[in-house]
Amino acid sequence: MKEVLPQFNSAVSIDCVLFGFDGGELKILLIERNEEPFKDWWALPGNLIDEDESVDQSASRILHELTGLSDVYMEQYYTFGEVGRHPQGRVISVAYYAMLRLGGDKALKPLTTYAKKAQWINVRELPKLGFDHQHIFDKGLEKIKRRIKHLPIAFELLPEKFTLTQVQNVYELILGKKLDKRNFRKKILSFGVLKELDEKQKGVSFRAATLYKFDKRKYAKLFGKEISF
Amino acid sequence: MKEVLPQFNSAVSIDCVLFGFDGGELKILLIERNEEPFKDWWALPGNLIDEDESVDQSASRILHELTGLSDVYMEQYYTFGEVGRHPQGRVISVAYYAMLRLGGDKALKPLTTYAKKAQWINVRELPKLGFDHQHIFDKGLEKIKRRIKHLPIAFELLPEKFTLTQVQNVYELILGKKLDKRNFRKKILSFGVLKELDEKQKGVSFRAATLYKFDKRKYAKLFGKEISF
DNA sequence: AATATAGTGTGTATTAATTACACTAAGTAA
DNA sequence: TTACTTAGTGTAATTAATACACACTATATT
Repeated sequence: MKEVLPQFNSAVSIDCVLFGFDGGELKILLIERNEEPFKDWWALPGNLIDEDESVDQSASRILHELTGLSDVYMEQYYTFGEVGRHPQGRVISVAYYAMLRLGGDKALKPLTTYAKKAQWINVRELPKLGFDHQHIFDKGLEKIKRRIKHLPIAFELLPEKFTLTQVQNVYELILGKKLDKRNFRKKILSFGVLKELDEKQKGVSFRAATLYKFDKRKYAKLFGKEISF
Repeated sequence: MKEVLPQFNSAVSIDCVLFGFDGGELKILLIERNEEPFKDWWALPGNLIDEDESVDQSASRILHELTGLSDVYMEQYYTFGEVGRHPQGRVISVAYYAMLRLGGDKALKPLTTYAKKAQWINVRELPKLGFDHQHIFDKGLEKIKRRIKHLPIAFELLPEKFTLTQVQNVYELILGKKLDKRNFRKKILSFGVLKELDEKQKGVSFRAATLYKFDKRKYAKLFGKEISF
């Protein structure tokens, strides 16, 4: 019986849908490519995996290279493996999404060498994307629409301290519809993972809202028992 | 600017969690390996993809080779990419599940050459599995627990004509808990995707139950509008 | 000081969905 | 005919989801 070593039969890459919220709009990070194929096109940030790292590690590394960020909640959601999806050869891509706070203290520092630039772009005004990246994005948005109803991923988009109105904005942007303020507040508070702070919003020219923060300890206690919208 | 073709950087395989229901037990198909590594161990059926097929096509092909079946509802659910998961090299595995009827007219004809045998095994009595296949199975079971609540995948496990008690058995086995008969029937019928037949169960030594079938036409109409438990 | 502005913050009634719960009916076998 | 086994059914109680409107408060403006 001969022993057959597994032969490499594909290139494997990671593509990331990085969601960001800047206080008003839901955005994703796109790069403008500087290489063929799809030179000068916009595309999702991504790269080939290294042979000595897991796909999760690879996703973290690539995110880090693209943004300078580490320790970000990041989740695999689908693997795209159509034969013709990369015009120059067989590339299977494992897609991840991440949720990032924008405009905070630490700015994002893309270290992309293969891109002319990286830019946060409103998800409602996406340009034409290279490869099958529109499809990858669509699937990603669909995923988080579901997941946001059960998991506390929305808070990843917000600054450490936030108002309930901000949380509602995030939900409305992701779900693509308006929600009733009273019902929303009732529900989001009923999950018991928000801690009301003894502190108010500042710098607004109207009544300042109470600030809250996401309480990881309480969430850990409820883990398993899922949040549900 | 040099143009870089994507280099192959991994072997990619498919692993399948094939669920089957024989009237009493929830089972999955396992093979007993006849090759190193994990010779003589049980493992999930799977194989390397071909370079000229999509991962979905690959999954269908592999399922066909293992069971002789085609046109089976099959869905990708996760990609496993730990570095050390295959002892002989870098193999990334895309996992799929499928739901099959067992014991029907057409028996399954595994055409596995790399396995000593293939066998349906009760999910509550799984042997020790090679590779990270226990983990792949666990994740798969978790997935279908969720999906069975929203999608009509459970009917794929049943014969064309079935009783409501059989449907309930399938749900109880997958969810791992007892359900109330009256509430279950109320709910499953309220989805409106079952058609009551003018026919009764046969060959039982007690009151025969009414047979139903899954109505694909009605389901198609409701498509998009999701079923929910 | 008065006023306009803009977002904050709250409660209740209605409806729908979920849960809990127990007996009778029908068929088969002895 | 009786005993046995599973099929089949309804209602009340609870909980969750929805719909809906106005008063409060901080600031900016005049």
